[in-house]
Amino acid sequence: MVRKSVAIKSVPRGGDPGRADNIRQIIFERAIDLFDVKGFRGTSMNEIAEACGVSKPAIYHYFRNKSHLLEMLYESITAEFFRTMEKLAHSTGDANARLRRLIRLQTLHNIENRRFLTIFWRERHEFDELSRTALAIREREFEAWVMRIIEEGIASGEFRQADARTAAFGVLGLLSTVHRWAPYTERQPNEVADEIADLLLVGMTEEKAPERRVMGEETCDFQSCSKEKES
Amino acid sequence: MVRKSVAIKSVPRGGDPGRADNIRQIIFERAIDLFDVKGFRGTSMNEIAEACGVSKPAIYHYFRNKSHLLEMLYESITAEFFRTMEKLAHSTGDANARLRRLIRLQTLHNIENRRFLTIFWRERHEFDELSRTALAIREREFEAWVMRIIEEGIASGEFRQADARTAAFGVLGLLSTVHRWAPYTERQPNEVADEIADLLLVGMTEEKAPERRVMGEETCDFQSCSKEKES
DNA sequence: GACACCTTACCGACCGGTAAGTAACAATCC
DNA sequence: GGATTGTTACTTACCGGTCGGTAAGGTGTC
Repeated sequence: MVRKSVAIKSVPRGGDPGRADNIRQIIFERAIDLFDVKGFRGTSMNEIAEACGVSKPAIYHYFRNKSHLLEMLYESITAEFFRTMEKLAHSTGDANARLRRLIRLQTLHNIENRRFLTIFWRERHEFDELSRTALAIREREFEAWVMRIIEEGIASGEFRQADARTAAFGVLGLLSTVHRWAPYTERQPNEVADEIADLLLVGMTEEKAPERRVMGEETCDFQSCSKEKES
Repeated sequence: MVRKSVAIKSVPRGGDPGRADNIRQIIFERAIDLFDVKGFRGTSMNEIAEACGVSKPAIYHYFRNKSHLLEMLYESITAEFFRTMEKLAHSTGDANARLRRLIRLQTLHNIENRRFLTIFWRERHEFDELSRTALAIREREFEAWVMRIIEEGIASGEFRQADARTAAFGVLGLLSTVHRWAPYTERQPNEVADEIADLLLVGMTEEKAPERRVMGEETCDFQSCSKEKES
């Protein structure tokens, strides 16, 4: 019951236009902080209210319901995503250049929005049906796009022979984890982006077939592994 | 109140030793299925009970509490993890060979246990303090290990010059997403493992410095991105 | 007085978990 | 071999607590 921190000054009311948006933003940020630590379900509206220094119904003045907070996060992320897509859409050049641009942009985008993305990836299943479907469609499109670039690169001889789908999944998979470990690098975002781009692009550019059978025994070892594990 | 499916036959009781373990396993699997779709917090004990065709207290006969179900998943995964580590520990050869072995094993492991891993990555924060700490320590060790292999490879000239930490994070990051997209590949686990290993290892092996500045305008473009976004 | 902004007080639903009792069978006793 | 006892494996009924959300009203500004 004891208000620990009075974060939102309730003094200047009507006079300040834009104040409402400001408070909305503050509540949203505090909610995100809590979701980050305790998860969406694990955070109660009371906790959010307490963190903001207001009563619970005050939050309902700014948000329809609890999910509304998550929707705002969703919109915030997809807006960013579209901005990134926009930049990429105007990308020209060979497959290598386009893919590098994509990897760099995504890396930077993921570092910048890492607080949101942690929650986004964890709480995806909490989105409503509509958002989830829209999300899935957009993701399939994005995957297909990346795959197409890789296929073009292979066709033009820029990239070595490889399974384009697996490569695309690999690239996007790696990129989707950047937000997790980026805080633990002392490197600047730009450097990280370059390192990642190098890692992935060089991995596809190399001409000579990779030496797979370096270790002899292994290839057999795993035949069983993919079907059933032995004790 | 209507039992939809009577999954657990309650007829043969005392006579069958090992039956209890069997039922435990069944309850666990159903719980996992529900956690997968609705999340840990989003799944109630009643729902699990209903899915098993038993009453809620029946579950408490086999599990201490709800978290116990998560603990079982945690143990199941870490047991697998240790088995993989065991195999890797005996690995010999140059950095390239050892890293390939690691990537292959992890990929196969992640494909095999993908149902568990989805939940594992999502519900990590639901583990108790002790498990979380233990997990964090083990992960830091694993990261350090991978980084060391990469550093060795760079020192010996097998790998090109690169930031070993970023590379390690990248490798492990990519591997940790395999479970997510593996179901959407028509390739066999072994093939996927090879593709991923090729992608990552070739990306580190290439001798010549990667051509970073292909796109001119971009490098400046991102300076602002890492600090603050412009409208 | 209309409105924005916020409060206290409260609601029904549902949660994880438990108390108490019971059916089924095994082992033991006579 | 029939009654007794103990154990396992559940059941119904219920508990305290918390959840998301709301009703109703107060207060300051225009």
